[in-house]
Amino acid sequence: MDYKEIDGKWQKAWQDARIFESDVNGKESYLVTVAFPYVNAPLHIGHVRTYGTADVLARYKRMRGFNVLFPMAFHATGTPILAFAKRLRNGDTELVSELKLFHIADQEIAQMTDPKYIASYFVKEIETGMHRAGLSVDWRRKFVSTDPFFSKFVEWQFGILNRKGYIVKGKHPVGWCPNENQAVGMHDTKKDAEPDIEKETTIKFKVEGEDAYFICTTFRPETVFGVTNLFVNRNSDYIACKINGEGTYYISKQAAANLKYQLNIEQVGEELKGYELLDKKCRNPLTDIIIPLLNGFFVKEGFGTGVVMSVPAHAPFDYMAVEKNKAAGVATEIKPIVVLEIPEKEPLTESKVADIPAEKYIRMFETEGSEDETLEKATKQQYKDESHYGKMIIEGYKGMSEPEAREKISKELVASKKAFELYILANAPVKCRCGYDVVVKVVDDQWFLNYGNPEWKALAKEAFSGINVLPEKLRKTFEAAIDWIDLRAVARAQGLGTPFPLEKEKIIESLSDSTIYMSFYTVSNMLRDVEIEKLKPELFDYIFLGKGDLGLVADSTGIDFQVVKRCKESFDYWYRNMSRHSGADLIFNHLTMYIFNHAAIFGKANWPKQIVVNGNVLSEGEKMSKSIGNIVPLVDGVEKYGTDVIRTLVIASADLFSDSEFSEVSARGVDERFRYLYEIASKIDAMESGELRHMDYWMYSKLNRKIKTATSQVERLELRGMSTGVIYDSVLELKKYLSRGEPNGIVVRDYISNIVLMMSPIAPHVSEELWHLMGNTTLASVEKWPTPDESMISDKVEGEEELLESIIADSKQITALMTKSAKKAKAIKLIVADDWKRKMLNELCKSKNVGDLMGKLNAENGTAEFGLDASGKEKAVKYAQQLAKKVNTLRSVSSTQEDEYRLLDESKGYLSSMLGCPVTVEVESKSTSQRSANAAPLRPSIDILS
RNA sequence: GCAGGGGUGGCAGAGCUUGGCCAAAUGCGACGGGCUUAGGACCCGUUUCCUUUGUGGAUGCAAGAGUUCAAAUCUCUUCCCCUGCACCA
Repeated sequence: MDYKEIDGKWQKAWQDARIFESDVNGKESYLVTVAFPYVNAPLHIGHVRTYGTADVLARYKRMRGFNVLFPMAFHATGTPILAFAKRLRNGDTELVSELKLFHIADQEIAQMTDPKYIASYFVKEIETGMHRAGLSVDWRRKFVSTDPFFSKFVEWQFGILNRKGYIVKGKHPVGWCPNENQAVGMHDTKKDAEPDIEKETTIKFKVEGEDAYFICTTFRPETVFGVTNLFVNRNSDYIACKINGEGTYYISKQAAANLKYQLNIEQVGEELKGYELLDKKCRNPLTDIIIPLLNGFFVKEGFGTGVVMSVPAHAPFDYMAVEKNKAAGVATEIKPIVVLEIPEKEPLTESKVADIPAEKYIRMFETEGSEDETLEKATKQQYKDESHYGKMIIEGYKGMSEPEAREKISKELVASKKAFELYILANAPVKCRCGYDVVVKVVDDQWFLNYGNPEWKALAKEAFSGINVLPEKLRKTFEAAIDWIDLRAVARAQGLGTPFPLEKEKIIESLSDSTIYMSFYTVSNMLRDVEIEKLKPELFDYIFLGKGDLGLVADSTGIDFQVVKRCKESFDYWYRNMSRHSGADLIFNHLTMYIFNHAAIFGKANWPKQIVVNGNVLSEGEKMSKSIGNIVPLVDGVEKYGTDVIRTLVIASADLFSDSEFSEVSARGVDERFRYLYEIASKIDAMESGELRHMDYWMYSKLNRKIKTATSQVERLELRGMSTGVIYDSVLELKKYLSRGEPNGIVVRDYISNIVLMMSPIAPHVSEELWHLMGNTTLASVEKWPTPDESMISDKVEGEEELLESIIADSKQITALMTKSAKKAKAIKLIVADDWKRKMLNELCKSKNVGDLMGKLNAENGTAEFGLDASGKEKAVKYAQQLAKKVNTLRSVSSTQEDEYRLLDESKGYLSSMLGCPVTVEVESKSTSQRSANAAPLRPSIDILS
């Protein structure tokens, strides 16, 4: 079996037969869509997870008789391919080596300085990859999100959103590169660091004897009560400035440069060195205490305002800096002021300096490297503990938790104009790819989609209530996402895409332009050739919303009447029974926006029905990443291992939402099982067929049970469980069956045929090959999914097999014990329990009443009921006592002594061969063995003769 | 911090919704045996501890407590891990 050959063979067969090209017909429709790929890289095996999972559902539904449409398009809007082209223009070697990993030729790379070329190259590349992955896509409908005819559709969508009042304008902070003068997101920074923008309180400290203030940005405004001094960096440059035209404030020069993107800053007077500020005194705005300025060795001029309020009791850096000043004889009178305590810890007293919380934390981490590292760790731990357990001890806030106090004090300070709010880059410094430090800019003319609009939110919730989520446990996550999503910036200054209708110089942000594109698949093949200017809003109103009149719309747009009619029919037909697929990373953005936008635009009949979210793929136990270099390009994977081996591992080796794992070893495991099935399938013709015997019934029982469970599993896309049953367990069952004597050809054929059909959605190429190997001429991909024959599912037959297994296991344990004492088993006698035991067991199992039973047995002739004469009383009581011990766990038995005897007698040969010595069977009442009394129903006594 | 998801045997990973056939599927690894010139592949067996006629017992599913005749499974508490927190695809 050569994977490469069969992959190509069947992919061509499917294509020639056009079985994946779907149009409106009389059958029930089913539409499967996946988050379309972004065209800046070729596919790797990780992509097979999402696309393959969707493909499995598409293939399964097809086999269930649905008219299935699985379309695909490409995403090219936004900034990444622009950035890509730019990086290549700048000769970025890192990017070039990534591309080489995917075997992209040098002359191709050379042309990729043009964004258009990048898009067209990867569109082709990805489509080829998807073919090779065996995806059952209708390629006639493909489009690219930058196609003009798709832009028309997006414009129409935004017209509706605007009319509904869901688009608003406002202020917004963004990461900003002062050098390139543009917003920077994660993809624009070195090390892909997301600029972490936080809104923090900035507190004003009035300077004594001057009409001026120092301002300090702090994460912990509640500690303002513990401020003993301020810090500046004695070597940094400072300026006095007006902010937004008012007051006089001292901040560092660097801070002024950073903050000018969110405040209007105007320098007044000369520059000052930090040390020139050290003789100034300030007033704590809440306690009115006069505090000095000190040099802070750790103060970074570019962070916040370049001035830091010092809380030595609660900040290790502050504590250390105060100590250093004291050691130099400066401000020796400063005493840390504790503002919050962690209960259950020893109360702090002024006399014991070691009890200053910050000092304690420093001691805790003293041995961990450099001073900075110690302080870093101590700070982190102290903030964490105090925020978690800390209770305020300051009058007016006593007993409040830290977060509560922080919130309250910040609000009060801001309300009384003793502080204002400022955005800061919490994870500074973040470097733009150009090398400059990123700053926060507040843009005041930003357009937003207002997902916080209560009316829209309510609509989205209503839509969500009708959506089936797989896996079910993600429901709560979606509910949280719908509640959480608020304003979302929707227009960008640059990038590819559709111009924003309310401000044409801007571009619609690229996640916002692809929230309802799945509906476009229903008409994309018919609208592609229509002239762009004919694609007017009324056309889309008619097709997607049923507004207007067919004839009028055809007239006003100039589009052929039949085309408009077919578009509307197509949308109505396809856009009702559908499943949407993506990876987990899209829950909080794309999928949530998908719900909102459908709720806003479409009628209820066309709202989403199902959302499926899958996990990622690990390669050899690790996340695939460029830096580890463990990315397996899709083409390499299918060449080396075969498409279906990759598919099976990536799609079906883990639960839907867990990460699946690709590795050499597991690839071998799948390969072996495929080959085993192939081997057996190829021998079927040589097998004789005959009447059904015990093992044949067992096989049918297993098979039909498997069909039943696999069907319900694939409905919920529990593909791991499904593939374990269909691919792994079936091999074990076949081996067991074949080891038990001559196989029955008809049984093996039935068994494998059904297995092959059930494997088909996951491993379509191998299934197709096996299907034809067994003499079929149809395509397995469009065969009917098996239905279980309930009458063939037999607990009795399977139970009998389990009985044999347990006899073998028990006997082995016993013979093993005997071996220790140098005894050897010569023969094994199995003694089958009498029917009176079954009767007693079943009765007790039902009544659970030991007392009753004992009473009965002790009565005159009480044993007669169980078919025993008076002499049997003793053993009856003994057995009843045994049962009594575990009366609550008893299970009734349905087989009779005769059934059990027959089974064991028929299986003597098998048991003998498994146990390595002759096995005989007898019934309890006729047995002379001392152990005969131990016999219990479904638990024959095992007498090993040595 | 907030929100969501988790913690199972050497490892990976089922089981948990609906408590009892659960010392816990399956795979990998390890060990023993077979096959082989040898290795690989393949086949058989073992893989918590105790138990020398025995089909049993003990411990056990993050930790602790509870409910129950019965808990990996239900409840509570604690600890730990992962993911997301946006304007970015």
